Amino acid sequence: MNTRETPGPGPRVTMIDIARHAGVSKSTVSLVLQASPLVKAETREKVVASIEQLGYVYNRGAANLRSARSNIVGMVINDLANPFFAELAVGMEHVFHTAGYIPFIANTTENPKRQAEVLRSMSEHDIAGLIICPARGTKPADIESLAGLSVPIVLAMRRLAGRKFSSVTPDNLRGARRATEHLIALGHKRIAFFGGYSDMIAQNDRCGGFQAALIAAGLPIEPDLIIEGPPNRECGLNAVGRVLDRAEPATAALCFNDVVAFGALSGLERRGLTAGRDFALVGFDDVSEARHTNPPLTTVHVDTAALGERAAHQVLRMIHGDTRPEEFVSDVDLVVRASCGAEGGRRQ
Amino acid sequence: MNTRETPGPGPRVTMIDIARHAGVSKSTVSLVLQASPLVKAETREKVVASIEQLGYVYNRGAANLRSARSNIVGMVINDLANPFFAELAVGMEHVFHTAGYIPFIANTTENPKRQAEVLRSMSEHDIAGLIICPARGTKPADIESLAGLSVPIVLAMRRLAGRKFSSVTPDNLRGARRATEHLIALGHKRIAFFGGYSDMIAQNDRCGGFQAALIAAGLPIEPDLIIEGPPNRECGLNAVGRVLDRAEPATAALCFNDVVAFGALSGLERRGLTAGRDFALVGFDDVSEARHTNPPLTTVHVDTAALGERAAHQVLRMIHGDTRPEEFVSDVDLVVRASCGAEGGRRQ
DNA sequence: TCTCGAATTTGGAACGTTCCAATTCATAGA
DNA sequence: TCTATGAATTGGAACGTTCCAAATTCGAGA
Repeated sequence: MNTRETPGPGPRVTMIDIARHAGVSKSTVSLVLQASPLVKAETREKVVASIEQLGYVYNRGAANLRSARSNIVGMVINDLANPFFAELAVGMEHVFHTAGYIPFIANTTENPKRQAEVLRSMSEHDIAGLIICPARGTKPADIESLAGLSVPIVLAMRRLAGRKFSSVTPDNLRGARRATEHLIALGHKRIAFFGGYSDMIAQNDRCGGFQAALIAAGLPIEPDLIIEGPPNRECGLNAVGRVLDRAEPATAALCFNDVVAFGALSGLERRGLTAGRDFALVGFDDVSEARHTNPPLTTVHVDTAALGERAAHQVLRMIHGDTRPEEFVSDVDLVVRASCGAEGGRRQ
Repeated sequence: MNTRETPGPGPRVTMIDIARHAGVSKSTVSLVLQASPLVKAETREKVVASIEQLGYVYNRGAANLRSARSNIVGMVINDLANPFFAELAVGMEHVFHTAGYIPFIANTTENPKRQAEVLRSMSEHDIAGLIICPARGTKPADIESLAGLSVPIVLAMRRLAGRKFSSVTPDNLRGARRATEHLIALGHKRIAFFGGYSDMIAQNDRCGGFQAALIAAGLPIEPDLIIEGPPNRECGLNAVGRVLDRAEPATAALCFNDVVAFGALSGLERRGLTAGRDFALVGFDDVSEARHTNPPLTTVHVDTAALGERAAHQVLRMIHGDTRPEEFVSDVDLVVRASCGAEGGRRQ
């Protein structure tokens, strides 16, 4: 009687088994699974009952073979341990989910080889669309191959020189410029930039905004105050030492992102210094932890969730046939907290 | 001459096309793709060249149809926005990656319906194994169905009553007990517990450890000092008010996890209070942000990456045929920082 | 040159679905 | 009762791979 919960790895239950069990043809079962209005309600119920009873699982591989229309979208993230990207991913997921797509996330940990494997695996699995935050060193060609397969692709956070891809990015240049202007207004003359590599476009933009502000204020650009490094805690931690142990120590720094700033916070602490009093520190991203650091971090606010949602909407638009690339740049905002030494927490 | 970079969505390139192009049979192409030692080097090269030239992508769906052996493993996470789970995921990924598996992550945001969809999608795609941090309210049966399919499953962080699944968890009970003992030793008598729901096993364990310590010290258990709620910032923020606005306010709290503690930190701040001076606060997990909060958070240290790695190794073991379930409980450690009011940062 | 075994290669039958054209079934109107 | 029409259902041919048994090629010894 109770055939359910068939245990063990017995041979896979197929549509044909269902058909036999329900006394219909495999075609009918297929129609039921596609919620076709063609089947009579009564028949549908019989079939559904059999499916339930035999514990059938749909084989999407086989289905895609005949008619490729997948409902999974890929999200390839370069650093999931960075809360910023986690927040970004959550924004994307929300949109995909309500649109009926299942997002699968893969983490590349900033490793192009791993990224290549992940992309390969995703394309082998016939994804409907892709959002990617490219790992450092990604070349347009690495992604091109997927695009050639006519998979809709949107770049998030990092654009790629060359071919026109759709992308969403915060206004890195403007954000960095504003942050730097703020530090200058507070009287700082030797301001450092921590983190990122000059071969990353995002770093170029942020560091570019930084330099633009210095130039506009008539301050010199001192190359050894620009400390390159991976965008992680470690980097910020080390950078502090570099700019403090020189003849003319820096008095402030703009960080490539909040995570670097967190590292810098540790670096200062380790030397017995306090951000905001002994050194002005500004981050970028405004991840949710930023307001809880010690001291709270002044940073460039990015509307992360909205950015993720925008990227997801772009992919959906492309999936639905509108393939024009769109480069979206979202506005940003400086949030002044204690780490830069400006008292008060007003938001400008 | 240059057939590469074939643009446009033209019909899919298949093994048969490669075979024709290279002047061999499809079987040979198949052998090449499986890196079989049977094919002559020379032939292999011809085939590889054709693959390269025509821009072929392997169709894993079709392959799985004939012989199911997938190289993707699923990781189903209940809250990716919680840095703890992000760190956990990173640990798992590392192991899978070096073992040649591609991990795909899905986020359920603690929503059982979404979890069901994700699990369904993953099983439809023929995963080789699965690690899941079950969403609140998950019933063994929800996962059972997958297990019936003989997919190796490991539960992470949250066990499930009933059937014997493999699992990895930190020693929640002991950790919570130690943390509570520490607060008691500092002289606190009215200690609250923030966050989690009593229908979550992890909460039972942590809250159980908390209560055990109270009882051992001869302190009463006051039900309205146990504030249930989702394990997020919001919850911690609100909980502070609840335990402070009563006739006999609590003077300390153990939080279900660090994220709840971060919220509690905000809650205190909002009332002009400082953790460590006006109220003792302890978290659980020791996410990497915990040392940077204001003040730094005393918390129960969990070796997150190791836990993730352990889970991944268990899945691999099961994939390789050893299906005995194993329940692994990892040791934990109290890390004393400033938020609990014990001066100094010694680690006990 | 012939023979034999080992080394390579190959055609065709699966695998579990979807799609199409065609069939069967019911119902209403004549 | 018969027919026409629309509603439901159905068989078989794909889809792109792997596996198997069988076929072919190669090289060395007789």
